[in-house]
Amino acid sequence: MDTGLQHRKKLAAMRRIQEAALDLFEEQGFDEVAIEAVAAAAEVSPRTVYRYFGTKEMLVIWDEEDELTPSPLAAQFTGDDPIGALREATRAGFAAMGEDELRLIRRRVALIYSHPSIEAALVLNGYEKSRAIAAAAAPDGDTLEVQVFVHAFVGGVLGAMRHWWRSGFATPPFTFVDRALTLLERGFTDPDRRNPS
Amino acid sequence: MDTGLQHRKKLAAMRRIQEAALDLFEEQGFDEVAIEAVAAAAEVSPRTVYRYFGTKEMLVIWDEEDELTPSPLAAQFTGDDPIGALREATRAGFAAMGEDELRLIRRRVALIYSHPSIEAALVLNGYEKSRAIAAAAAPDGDTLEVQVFVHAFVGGVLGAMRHWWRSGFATPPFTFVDRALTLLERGFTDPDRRNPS
DNA sequence: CCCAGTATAGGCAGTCACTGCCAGAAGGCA
DNA sequence: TGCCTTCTGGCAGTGACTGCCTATACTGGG
Repeated sequence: MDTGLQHRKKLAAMRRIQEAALDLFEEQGFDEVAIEAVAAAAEVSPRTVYRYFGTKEMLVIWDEEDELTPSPLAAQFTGDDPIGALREATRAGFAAMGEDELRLIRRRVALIYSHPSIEAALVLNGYEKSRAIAAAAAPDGDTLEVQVFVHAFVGGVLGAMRHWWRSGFATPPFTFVDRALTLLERGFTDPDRRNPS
Repeated sequence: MDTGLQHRKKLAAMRRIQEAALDLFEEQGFDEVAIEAVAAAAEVSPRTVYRYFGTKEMLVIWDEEDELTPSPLAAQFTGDDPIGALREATRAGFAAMGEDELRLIRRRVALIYSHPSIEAALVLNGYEKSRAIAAAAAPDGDTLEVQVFVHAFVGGVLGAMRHWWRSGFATPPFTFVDRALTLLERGFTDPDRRNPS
C-alpha cells in the first residue's frame, strides 16, 4: 500500500472534494451543481476532480475504505459459507465505524437513493466488484448459479440499504443487511407468510 | 389504449429508429455512434429521437411490448405465489414470441451486457417497474422484505439473462429464468452444494 | 370537403459531463 | 542540490440532453 506524500495528499484532496460535493449536492440538488462548482469549493481544478473520481456520481459513491481493502472477502469466500462470511464482514465493517463515518454514509446513502443516476452507478459498481470477488473465489465463476447469486445478493443488500434510508435511518444498518442476507439464504418461498409460527 | 393514426405512426417510427440504432451500434460500437447518426439513418430529427426515447440507452432497452401491457402482473401478484406468477408470466411471454422477436431480443441483450451504461439503465428500469408492481399488489409495499425481494428478483433475472448471453444464447432463455427463480425460491444456503443428492 | 383547434416534429441555441493534449509544478531519489 | 518521474491545471473539443419557438400534421365537427 502506497504511503508516500503524494498519495496522502491525494487522499486528503479526495476527502475535501467529496465533502464539498456532498455539501453542495445537499444544498442545491445533485443536478443543479456543476463539477466546476465542486472544484471551486474544494479549491482544485475541474480536471483534477475528473482525474480522481472519473464521474460525477463517483463523488457520492466513493468510499475511502474501498481504497485500502485488498479484498479480504475473496479469501473468506472459498469456505463453505459465503453468506456467513459476507454477514460477518458486513457486521465487522459497521462495528468498526465511528459516528463520523456513519454520518458520512447516511449522507451518501440519502443522496444515492434520491437520484436514480447515482443509484444506477452504485448497482453497477456492486455487480462488478462482486463478480470480481466471485471470480477470485471460484474458478467456475460463470455458472448460472454464481451469476444469479451475485446479482441477487447485490440487489438484496441495496434493497436493504434503500429500506434503511426510507425508514429514516432509525435502526442500525447492519440489522437490515442481516435480515436481507437471511432472506437470501432461506429463499422467497411464499413471501406473504415470511414469519412462520 | 390509443389506436389513432398519430400513435401508430409514432410506434412505427420508434421501431424504425430502434432498428437503425441497433444496426449502427452493432456495426460501430455504442459509444462511437452519435444520436445524430441514428436520427439520420432513421430519417428523423435528433430532437425526435430524444422525445421518443429520452436517453441513448433507451434506444436499446425499449421494448414495444411494454407499451401495451397494462400490468397483468400486478393482478396475479395478489395471490399466494408471486414467484409462480412471475414464472408463468415469463414463460408465457417467451412462448408467445416469434423468431423475429426473439432475434431482436438477442441483439438487444448482447448490446446491453456489452455496455455497462446500458446495463445500469436496465437495472434501474427493472427496479422501478417492479416496485410499481409491488406497490400495486401490496399495500404495505415498503417493508424490508418487499424491498429486498424486488431488488433480488430483478438482480436474479438479470443475472440469468447475462448468463444466457455469456453462454452464446445456446439454450432457450426461459430455462435460465426458470432456474433463477427456483434459486430465489429455495434460497442460497450453501451455494457450493447447490445440487443435493 | 373544409375549417378551426390541438398535438406533434424539426430547428436552434445553450448547458454541462467528460476527454485528450500539453506545459508547468511538485514529489521522489541519488 | 539536481535529475527524473509523476501529477496538476488550463485549453479546446465532443456529444448527450433540454427549452423554446415555428411549421406541420392530425382530429373532430360542421
